[in-house]
Amino acid sequence: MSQNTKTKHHHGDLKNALISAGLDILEENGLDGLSLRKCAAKAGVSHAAPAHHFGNLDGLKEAISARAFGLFREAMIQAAEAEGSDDRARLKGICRGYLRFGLNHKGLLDVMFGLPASAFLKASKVPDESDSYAVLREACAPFVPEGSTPEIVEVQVWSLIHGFTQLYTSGRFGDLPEKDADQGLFDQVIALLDSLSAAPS
Amino acid sequence: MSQNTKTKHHHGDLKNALISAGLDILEENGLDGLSLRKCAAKAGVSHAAPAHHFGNLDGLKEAISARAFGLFREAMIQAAEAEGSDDRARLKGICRGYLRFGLNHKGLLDVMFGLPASAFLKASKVPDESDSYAVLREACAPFVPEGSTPEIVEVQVWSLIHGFTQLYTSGRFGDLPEKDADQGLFDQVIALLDSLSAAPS
DNA sequence: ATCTGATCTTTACACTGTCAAGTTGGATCA
DNA sequence: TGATCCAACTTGACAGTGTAAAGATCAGAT
Repeated sequence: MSQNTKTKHHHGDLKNALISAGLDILEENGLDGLSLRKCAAKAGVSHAAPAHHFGNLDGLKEAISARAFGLFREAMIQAAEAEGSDDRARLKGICRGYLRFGLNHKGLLDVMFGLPASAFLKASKVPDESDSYAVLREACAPFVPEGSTPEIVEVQVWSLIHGFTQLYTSGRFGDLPEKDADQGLFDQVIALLDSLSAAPS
Repeated sequence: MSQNTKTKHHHGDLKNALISAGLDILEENGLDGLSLRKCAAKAGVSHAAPAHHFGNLDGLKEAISARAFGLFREAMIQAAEAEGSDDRARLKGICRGYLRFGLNHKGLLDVMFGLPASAFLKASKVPDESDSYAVLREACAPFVPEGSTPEIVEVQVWSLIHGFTQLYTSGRFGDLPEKDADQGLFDQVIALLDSLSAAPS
């Protein structure tokens, strides 16, 4: 029994185990299903164990979100690369990845965008790991008008795709007529970005 | 004592009193501060009284939201009318009212857009009272391309302003440089709607 | 071999939503 | 008028939650 499966203390990697448990719960039961005690139970520790690593529930959510932002970032990059090398197609690919992540991982998106501002910034900007905003910034770069700050285009694109994703994944568009469904509606809505003018390279 | 202030039963208009209490709590302490028991206490009744009128917490949230959607609708209409009669200015006015409502009443917006899909539809579509979507639809009507369904433009506009409002009111844009602040950033972002082409009247 | 401190458990408490059963009092009906 | 009914509300209870305090355990350093 060099490695008893039920040693009472010193789990070994409880911090990551709790984060993984939280991700599982979010995927299965959404944000409402997440609790410190359920994460602890899933990881096989006492209900108060998470507090030692994360302080409180907000701390756990921030840690979970840091991992989730990594997945989010990868989903956007992957969707963009599937679009080839055209700048506009790439930007739309980012948006498609954004929406797809929301559809497939609504619980994760909810916890990420439910964070307080400071926790959001920390969780979303782990360099070379979870920095999701950098993905957006790079995709928007070819569309920054001369003499303008890049933030404007970035906020335009972010607002459009974030709003669409939130509304769509929450069922706010009701039961759409089939002709508009899914990719169709997305393509038609995201076409608003066709008005962005490509900056001179 | 024709009207004792502390009659034990038969409050009179408890339903509306609880909704008002809920609105107050949301304005003061946000969505996290809202609870059945606090609403009951604020209305001066026992903790289980709200269940009789609303069934459960979701029911109370739906009822609160129905009232909030009325305020939301009025805020958008008022902001639009301040813009005069130009179609595009009116549409942007709607959006400005949307944002302003989010800034001034974040708790309300949170409870409204936190509702499950079916409750959202019921709360947001009380005819001649809380039908907020009708306001958007009418403002978008002049920009529906010939041969297209109105839903596309509506979803474009809704997504853009909803995303911007959510991100802005949650502090997702960080501490913005002053030059982009407030109305400035809003105007620059909403300028994306300048690409919508006015339909032939 | 002892000490120390990080890790985890146990216990406790306030707060939450929700259910079940009891109480009240206005309205209806004989 | 007096009995009855029932909606409105209270009381009590229970499970679940976050979180704080204090105790137990174990790995590693001294």
